[in-house]
Amino acid sequence: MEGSTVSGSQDGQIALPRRAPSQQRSRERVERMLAAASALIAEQGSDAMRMGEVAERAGVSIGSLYQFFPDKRAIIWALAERYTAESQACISAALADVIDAEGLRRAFSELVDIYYRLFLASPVMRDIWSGTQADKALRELELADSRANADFLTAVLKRLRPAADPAALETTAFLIWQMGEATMRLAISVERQEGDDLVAAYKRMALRELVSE
Amino acid sequence: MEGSTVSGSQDGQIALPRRAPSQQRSRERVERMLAAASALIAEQGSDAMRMGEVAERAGVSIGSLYQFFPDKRAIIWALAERYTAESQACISAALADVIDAEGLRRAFSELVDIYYRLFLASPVMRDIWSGTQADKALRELELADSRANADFLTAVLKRLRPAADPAALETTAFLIWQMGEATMRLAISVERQEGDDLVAAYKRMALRELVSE
DNA sequence: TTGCAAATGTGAGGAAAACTCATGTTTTCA
DNA sequence: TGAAAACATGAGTTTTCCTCACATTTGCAA
Repeated sequence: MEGSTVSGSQDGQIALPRRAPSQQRSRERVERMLAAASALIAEQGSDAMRMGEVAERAGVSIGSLYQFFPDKRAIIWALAERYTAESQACISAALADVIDAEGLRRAFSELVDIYYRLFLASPVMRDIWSGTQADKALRELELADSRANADFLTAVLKRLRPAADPAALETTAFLIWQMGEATMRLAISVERQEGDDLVAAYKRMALRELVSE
Repeated sequence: MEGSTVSGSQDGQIALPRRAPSQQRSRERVERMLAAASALIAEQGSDAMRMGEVAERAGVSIGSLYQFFPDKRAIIWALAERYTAESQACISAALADVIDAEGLRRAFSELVDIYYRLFLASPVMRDIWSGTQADKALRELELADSRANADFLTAVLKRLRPAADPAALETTAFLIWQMGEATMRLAISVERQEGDDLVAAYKRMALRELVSE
């Protein structure tokens, strides 16, 4: 997924693909563009991020920016894709070797904490996933990511409850995961104390659903 | 709340307030503007809604539009405000006379169904609440609305469980309500069947939290 | 090495849409 | 009835995204 700077779709239209950097030089420049975008998003949010500013800060021309990214959304999408790849690896690892209810309880609890800290600490991630709903490509990326993550959870549940209806387990896992993401978004947009309480309440609610039933 | 076309804030800045219509003529024109905006959002989504198109369809000039709405977001905000006012009345009524667990179960279940149908049926509402996260003023309106709605739920819970910690009940009610909204947004963005399943799963999960504990 | 094609780089300028403002018209009301 | 306040107008300004014609650099085969 490293070289895939071809962007996603927008408004249901597939954006024109752009050249992927093939030379060392251009690969480094693309990195600089992404770093610049990331910094600007952290400072002012992706909405206020200006393409001209990204180019200037990356030390490239506006034309070069558009050489590798078909539009503004594609830059944000590329950053989002990196985050999802990272977090999926982390989640997969955390849930892979869960074999009993107690293990699930511990792994899930830790996972929620890690995610929450990640959200609190990374303004870029916060910003990107806030805007998720408004952008079709991002929404789809997030949905795909969420499904993938939920699948790890589904696998655990199927292991723990072989008798249960698999489709129901899938629905449950997906819903719990989505609710987790919603809770995170909510938690970071309110006072810190209330956010903590909400995350704790979510954890309790989710665990009740996951380990008993 | 009828004459408050003064808009909310954006990006943390308070938008310049505009004149509220005081004459019959202008009140009718503002209605036409809102109706035109609503129709355009239903057709193409709020992102694709053009101010010029709103003005044209309302039969007014672009200048008149900006006479009463400081910016594009203010129009969307005004529509959102109407929806929240309507739905709050409905929710309040549904939960007002719940006196036992069984009553809560029935009222809540019905409420979720009504909300889901509303989301499915109203493209404008769908669109507006989808974009919620990206717009600060809308997010705040939604948060305030959600808190108000959760308060009705809190009141019921306090009645049913006088011994429980009030703060915990508030957190639970707020979280359940927010999760409900998140579930709705999710449900309408996937296949109909899966959406139904997700809403059903949410209902079950929420009720378990609400009536037992 | 040379030379050419592909890849990369550039920034002035086109395009689209939000929003302003100087000016004109209608309503209100003392 | 007349003046002030409210309302209406739309050409024009601004802002931002993005394109494109042309220049430069790199990879590589002869």
